[in-house]
Amino acid sequence: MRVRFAPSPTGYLHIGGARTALFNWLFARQQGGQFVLRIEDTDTERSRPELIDVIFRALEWLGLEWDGTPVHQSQRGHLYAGAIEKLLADGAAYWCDCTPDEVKARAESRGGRPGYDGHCRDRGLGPGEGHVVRFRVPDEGTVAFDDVIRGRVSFENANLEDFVVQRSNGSPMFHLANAVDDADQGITHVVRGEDLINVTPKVLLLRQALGTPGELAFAHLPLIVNEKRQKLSKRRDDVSVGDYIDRGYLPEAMVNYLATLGWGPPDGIEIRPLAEIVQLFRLEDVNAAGAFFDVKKLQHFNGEYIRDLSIPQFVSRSTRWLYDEAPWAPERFDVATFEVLAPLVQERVKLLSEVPGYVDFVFLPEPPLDEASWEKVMGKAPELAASVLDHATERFATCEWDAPTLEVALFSYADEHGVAKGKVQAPVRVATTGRTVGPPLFESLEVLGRDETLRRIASARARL
RNA sequence: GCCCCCAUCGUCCAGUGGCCUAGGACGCCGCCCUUUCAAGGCGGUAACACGGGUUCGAAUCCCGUUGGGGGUGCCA
Repeated sequence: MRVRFAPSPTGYLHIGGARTALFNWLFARQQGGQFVLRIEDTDTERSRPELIDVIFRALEWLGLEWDGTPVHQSQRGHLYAGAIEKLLADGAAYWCDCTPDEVKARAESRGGRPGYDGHCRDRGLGPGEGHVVRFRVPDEGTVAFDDVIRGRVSFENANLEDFVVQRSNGSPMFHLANAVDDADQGITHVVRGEDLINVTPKVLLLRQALGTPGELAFAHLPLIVNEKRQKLSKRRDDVSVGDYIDRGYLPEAMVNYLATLGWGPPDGIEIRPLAEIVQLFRLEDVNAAGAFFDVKKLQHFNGEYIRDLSIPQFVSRSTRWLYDEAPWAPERFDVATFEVLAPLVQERVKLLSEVPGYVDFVFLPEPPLDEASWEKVMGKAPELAASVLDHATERFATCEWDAPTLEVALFSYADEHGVAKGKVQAPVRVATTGRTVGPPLFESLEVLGRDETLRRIASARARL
């Protein structure tokens, strides 16, 4: 059994494509079959060759290894030309010189029914400037197929127009290339988005006319939709896989989440290793209804996967945000220091891109200035803040410099003055880290060091 | 307009004629834990679109209605 993922390099890999690739991959691995790639770049106008590699890298990031060498349709023109020649010779296709405008105008005068009217069917035209080749769709009969997910689906030939199989510039249309390649590559199952379900009868008709032996099974996956329940669009929706990589999503979280869109494991355990999903996955159990791409849930998955990392893994996965995209000067960063805080940061972030925000106060010469935090704590209760900072200054000056000791030292204030610990830690937190939220305070101070901590407290005290 | 597909909590998934006073997860709300924020624990909120059948019995089968989506290109 062999499946294929056939992206068109007209854009980066998006969430929908990633899901299609994943389900093909899962099905292939589950069945012990092959998962091959095919680049559908027959439209020379729109294809952007440089995007092919972007798509490959995204697939690699997701961990969806493919079998064999990817096939590029742009390099197989002779195969399609041969197929078109055969169709023409058999009378299954014919030349047409109607311009799109003429087709449209006639459709309108007929009463709004769009589509080609068969104008050139029997005109006996040959090749020529501006001539396309159209497939002659039988006037009667039906094309039907059994969809693994949807059951029997059928179309009346009468509702199909004579579609173009070869453009006027000589390049083949994707239906044609599809029919030829699926046969040539020995594809047994076509697993793709539901948005392509209506091209299936055309491909089937083509296979029939071409005399392609064997059966092709189809499975049309439910579309992934946005909050308005519309098909995800590159224009209006946030769907670039690359963007998710940049935001600090883990590929295992992305792949795991994607697997739950349109499918669910029988035991209900959603977050689990890909290897288990491969075992449990059943194409026939995939839902037929569209699924909403819920970033909140994706984030939850991501958080789970991040917390599941070992510290070395967490550190290495965060590399990019610790060096290249860090808000601090590279020379101020110190991995050993980061590693101390890492476990505390790890259980607080949902995205790796959030990591710098939890430790920047250590590597920046001054605590980041967050006005809202300052106002909330220092602005609202300046007397308490001053009193707490003075207390901290005094106790921190001489005590042992470790988290437990620092905690006792600072919270003695809480006992002495009958103030809640939360109120006591706040001014010190804002003074030293700049924000009201962050990793546990005393571990943070331990890393910051006595001198810097006292300096920052003094600086904040002076600002009150 | 025409063609095709779809229809269980706000969302994702389970449920394949009786185990359903419909289960899990995300989200949301509350409580606990707690130096902030998280994480974790406990609890709660919330759905079978509607109408007909079939059947002793329907979320599950059939038909219709409504609603939603996709397609309708010399894009894929």
